[in-house]
Amino acid sequence: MESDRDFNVFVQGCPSREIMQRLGDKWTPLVLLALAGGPQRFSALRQRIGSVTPKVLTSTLRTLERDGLLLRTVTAQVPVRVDYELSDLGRSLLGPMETIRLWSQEHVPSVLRAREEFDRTRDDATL
Amino acid sequence: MESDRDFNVFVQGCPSREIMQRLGDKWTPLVLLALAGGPQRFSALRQRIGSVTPKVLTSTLRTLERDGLLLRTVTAQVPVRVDYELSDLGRSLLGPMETIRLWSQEHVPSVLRAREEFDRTRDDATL
DNA sequence: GTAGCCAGTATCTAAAAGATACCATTGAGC
DNA sequence: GCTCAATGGTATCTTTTAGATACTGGCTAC
Repeated sequence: MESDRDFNVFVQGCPSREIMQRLGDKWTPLVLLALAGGPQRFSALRQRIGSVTPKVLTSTLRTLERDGLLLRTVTAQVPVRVDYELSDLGRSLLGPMETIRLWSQEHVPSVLRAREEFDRTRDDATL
Repeated sequence: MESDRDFNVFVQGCPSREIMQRLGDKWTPLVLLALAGGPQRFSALRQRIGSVTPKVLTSTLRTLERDGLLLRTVTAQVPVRVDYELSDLGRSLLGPMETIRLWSQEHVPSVLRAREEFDRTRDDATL
């Protein structure tokens, strides 16, 4: 049990803090979820995720690869083929990520309602 | 059940996508977790989270308030007292956030090992 | 030949985060 | 009565990150 006792996201400089902030990166959840169904090639990922630029997708993938969450396999063919797939470590995040995804999809109406309310009362306050 | 069928984080322009990306904001998980134990004042939050600048903390809190995840209460006293606390909606995220937090704390060694391995094989490739 | 696919990289600009200083109010200490 | 600190921030400036866009080279299908 090397866990709560050793690492704490509220301790500055603790690696777990940086790791959590990376999981909460703008594109990380989408990339992990996009790979849930199995290996994907770069351009397929790009298309599936949509609106992500190649530069940012590349750097997101590199970071996740470096952290051991996914594997990059290059097949020498014409043209070269590169596949990305989740590692065991990456797969262990699928559950939590799916939960976050479902929460986001289920609570859209609540959030939108809250925003309208907030903006409405703020407009009133513009006196 | 207004959920999977209506909203999808992989659809561009879908509000759920933006909401998920916001949950995966750099400071959002820490703020929500810091409020798990009950209301906190601005400066207490700032101290608990650490290394967050007041500007960024303010904007994070404002966004979460606007989205209905937390409540901001101003008490007119000297000096003015401002309390932040989770709303019901915000509390419904505590479970998932705690899961992500535990994952981050538990997998520090695996991630660090993966990084060393990656950097080592990359140094070798610098030929 | 030329148009396009593949997996990116290079360059430039815009947006976000971070560092730092500062504000008004007040009460406490000297 | 004057300095000091605490409150919850805002203003300004710099650095970092993300985004838009164009381009590469090797090939194949037209």
